Amino acid sequence: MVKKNPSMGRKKTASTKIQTKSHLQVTFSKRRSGVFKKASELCTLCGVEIAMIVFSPGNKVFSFGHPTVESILDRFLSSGNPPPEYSKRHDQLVEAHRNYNIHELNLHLTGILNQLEAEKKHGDSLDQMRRANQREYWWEAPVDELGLHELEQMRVSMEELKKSVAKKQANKTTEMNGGFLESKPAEISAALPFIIPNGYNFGYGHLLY
Amino acid sequence: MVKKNPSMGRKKTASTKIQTKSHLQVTFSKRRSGVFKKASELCTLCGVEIAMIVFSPGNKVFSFGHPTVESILDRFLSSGNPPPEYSKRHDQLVEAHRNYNIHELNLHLTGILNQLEAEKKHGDSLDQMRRANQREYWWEAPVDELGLHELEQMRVSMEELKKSVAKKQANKTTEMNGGFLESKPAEISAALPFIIPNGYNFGYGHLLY
DNA sequence: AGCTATTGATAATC
DNA sequence: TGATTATCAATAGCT
Repeated sequence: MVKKNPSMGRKKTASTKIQTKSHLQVTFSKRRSGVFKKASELCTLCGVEIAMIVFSPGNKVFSFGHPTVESILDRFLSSGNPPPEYSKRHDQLVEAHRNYNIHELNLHLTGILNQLEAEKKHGDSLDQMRRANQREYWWEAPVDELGLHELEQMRVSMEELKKSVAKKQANKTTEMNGGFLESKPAEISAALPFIIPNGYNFGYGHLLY
Repeated sequence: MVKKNPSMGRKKTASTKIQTKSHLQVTFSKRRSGVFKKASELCTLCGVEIAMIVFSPGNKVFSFGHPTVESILDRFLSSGNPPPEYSKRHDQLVEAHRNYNIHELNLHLTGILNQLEAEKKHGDSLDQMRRANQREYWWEAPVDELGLHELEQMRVSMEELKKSVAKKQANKTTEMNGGFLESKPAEISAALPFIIPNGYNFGYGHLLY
């Protein structure tokens, strides 16, 4: 750039109020737009919300707000509140105190959500077992996983089962032969009513709510 | 000024939001103080009143005001500059906004408590059934209520069961006699491992936080 | 308003 | 977080 006039250019910033009125108007106009530009840059660059209100020397109002002056003021007035000039620490303390209730609520909520998770897992596990029970009949369960007591009861139950089948057979006076283990399914079906075994197929889904 | 490092210094200003979080923090801090400084200069240089409110990326609030943020806001809100309805209903809006978060939190909490109740009931029902299932073994189920298909499967399973037990017995080469139905529980227990059925004893409490 | 010399602000770096 | 510095940006004083 060619030097055209050595007297041109910026001079050191004055630290006191400009007295010349016209000069003041010009400076205010320039600097005001400069500050607004800076604020705008800060908004877009950092993605923050800013509100700015300026009363001109002629008592006119200039405002800048992103996204909106009103939204910022609402947020400002409702969340922590007028942090005036004095102590920002004090204001932060006040803000923290104000938000304490919400914090406690959130803690409560977190705890309850944990409980909910636990209950859901509990329910899911039980559901899974229910499904497993529905899928395989009990007699398909691996024998290896039965304990002593279970096996003993199984033995007793089988004998009772045999008796029960024999009794049914006698009552119906069918052509079925005596031994259950040797009988044919079709013949058994004639003697025993077809009832889906309960104890594993509970309808419980509708018990809730 | 002595040139120490040509790589240092300012680069052209980006026009988009800074993505690097730490970088953003630094930039925000610097530029915020810069804007505040500009505003302050405008105040002293032109003798005007300015209020500025900034919400940081971390949602902290920074404010600047001369003579005071509150005075500027009062002046702004009461001078009819903002939408008239706004200043009239401002207090209500602020109050509503202040309570909105808590209200939503409470709604959320209520919903979650309902879910929790439901899950608890669900779990309780399943627990009850589990207890019922544990109390009575499947072989205590009434034979009369078994259907054809179930009975056929039962027959097959029993034969397999018999084989299984016999195999165990042979492997162990114990003194047990051959027939399962005639064997003693104590002898069976020697042949079959006692495995506590899992599926009910989950530890889920500590998985959550 | 436009221009330009200057000062001021600040991005990158340590 | 604070200091340093090379650059870039804002702007005072003119026109």
